[in-house]
Amino acid sequence: MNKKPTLIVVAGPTAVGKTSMCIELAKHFNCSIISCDSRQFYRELNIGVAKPNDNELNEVTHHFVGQKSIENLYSAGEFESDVMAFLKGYFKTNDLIIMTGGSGMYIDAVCNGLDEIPRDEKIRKELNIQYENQGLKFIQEKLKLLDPAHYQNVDIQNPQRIIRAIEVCLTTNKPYSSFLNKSSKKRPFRIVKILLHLPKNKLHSNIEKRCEFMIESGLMEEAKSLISKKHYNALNTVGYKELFDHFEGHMNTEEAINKIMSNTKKYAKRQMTWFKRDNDYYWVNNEDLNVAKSEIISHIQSSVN
RNA sequence: GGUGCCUUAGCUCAGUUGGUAGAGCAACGGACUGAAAAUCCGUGUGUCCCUGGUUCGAUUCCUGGAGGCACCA
Repeated sequence: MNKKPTLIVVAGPTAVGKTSMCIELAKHFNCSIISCDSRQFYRELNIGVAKPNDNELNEVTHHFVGQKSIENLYSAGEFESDVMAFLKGYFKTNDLIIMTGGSGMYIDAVCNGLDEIPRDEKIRKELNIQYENQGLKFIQEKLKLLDPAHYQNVDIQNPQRIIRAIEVCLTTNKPYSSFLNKSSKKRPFRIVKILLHLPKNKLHSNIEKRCEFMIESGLMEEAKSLISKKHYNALNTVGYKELFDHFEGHMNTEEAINKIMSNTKKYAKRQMTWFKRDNDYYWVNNEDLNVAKSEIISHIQSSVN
């Protein structure tokens, strides 16, 4: 155990084959897996978030899967500190671990760190109500007063960004922009980043097949059992929100399933947009699992030595 | 067989009192500092069904045809 500890990041869009690839890799390196998936954290969500099944969970130890409830708001910042605390212990006895998932912001939170900026759910809730009642213009003006510098830079049409910034200004009495310093935190371990990818038509056909499989596996029932909790943010999720609309009579079953497929494709697109701009990723085509696996293993070995 | 209506973007449809056209959805591209499977931004890709006529000019008006829908036989 005298090698420099290493975090292997295996990123990629939904349905690219991360779960089975990482189980192969974890067995090869005899290590465990951290899930970096903003929806697999929740114990109530299973089928619709393609959580690893019981067999897979038994084969390799997974961390950060199903450890939270949808009733509690979780965040990238909390994930960062949870993972850092976990790794501190883990690297005492191991020198390698795999982190996999499709949530780009959460991956970056672990790899680069976020600036320390507080959060206040209560104020955020109030701001959301103000936005509902008084509109975008109102919160834009509010931000302009509280943090003119950020007002210039922020995506001014995006209510979530505006509300978050105002939330910070009000809780700290300091402009949101004063917390941002843009520099990455130094991590006490090496990071090797791999991006699994597939040609678009292959990825899309995987997505379609997986949606069908989810329905066959009982996604309808799972969603039905959660409908009373649909207001929780964790259920503003592809695969659930469309079924809630369906249960409320806004579309038939077939329309809902088609909607899930097309929203999943859009999601995959957004994920790729995130990953593409990070030049640290080593791209691996996952059309053949064994070929991709040996390519990844040799890349890891050459990076670690 | 008769009458009426329709045919415009991948789909559903606007529109042009005659100067080659635009919405929604889809598609494509992008942003992203504690909601991130979220949220937001940008881009129109077109034999305006075909044919002939009128006109400087027709997707628009007129003739003839094709296809669709409705009603009457």
